[in-house]
Amino acid sequence: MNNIPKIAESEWRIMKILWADSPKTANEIVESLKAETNWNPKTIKTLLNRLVKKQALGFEKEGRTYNYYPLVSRDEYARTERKSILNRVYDGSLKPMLASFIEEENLSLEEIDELKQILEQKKGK
Amino acid sequence: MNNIPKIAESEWRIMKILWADSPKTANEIVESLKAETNWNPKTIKTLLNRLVKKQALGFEKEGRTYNYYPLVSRDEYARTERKSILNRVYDGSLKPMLASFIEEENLSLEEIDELKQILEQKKGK
DNA sequence: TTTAATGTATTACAACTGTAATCTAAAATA
DNA sequence: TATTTTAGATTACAGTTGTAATACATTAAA
Repeated sequence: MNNIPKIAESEWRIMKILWADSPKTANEIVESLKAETNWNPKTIKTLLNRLVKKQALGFEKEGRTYNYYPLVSRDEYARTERKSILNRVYDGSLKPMLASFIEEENLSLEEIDELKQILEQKKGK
Repeated sequence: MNNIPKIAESEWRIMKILWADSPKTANEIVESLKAETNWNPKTIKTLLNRLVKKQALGFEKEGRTYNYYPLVSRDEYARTERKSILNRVYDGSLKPMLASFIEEENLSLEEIDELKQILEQKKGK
């Protein structure tokens, strides 16, 4: 039952909108995306259709407009993507990957402490 | 000069072989891949050609066989991929992503300590 | 030297992607 | 009611990817 459909780069933009807040109509999605992209509304309609076909989105009709909502959870996708980079790029070796992330990106002092906490807890179990 | 070509999923398999040890001939690569995949050698030749065309690989002729080697560094790619997942999936928020990685995957006690070290050093700078 | 094998190059072909334009039917408007 | 607008459905079209098969040229073998 774990036949989670692949979601392409541009489709992610749409999923993220709906994961943040759903259901939304196509036009609402178009509105939300105006800030981030300069896609033609037709393009967005196409992507919505594809996501429905892939069963990544569902919808309910309301008059002649549709209200779209995700059929797959963001967490599930995040997990898939994490696995993907870890195996593809780092051959499954977590520590080197985390080390690179930590070294290369920005973390506040608070975040650093929180992560240390999380590591510490991990140790417990 | 940062026009680093996109490398597809299956192409990664080849790049990894050559990042690990290069140069190699097509046949050596086919050999190396036998363990991991059941690709037809023709498929591997195709991928090599594509990677050359993309300028991800270079080669030197030796008789009528080619010796392939990477033109792009593994680190550079790793960085690109890290950026990609971070932005695509986590909207650029590093800490939540790291937290998920840490919670979901396996780390030895030593690795946990090493990561704590790295975090601690990060704090310094 | 004619023939077979082998390395690389070219071609194939469908699915997926990015990016729309056109078609169709229903709803809103004149 | 006739007409324009608009939502979604269908079609478009080139580039990428997965996965080879075929063609070509050179070397090795007969």
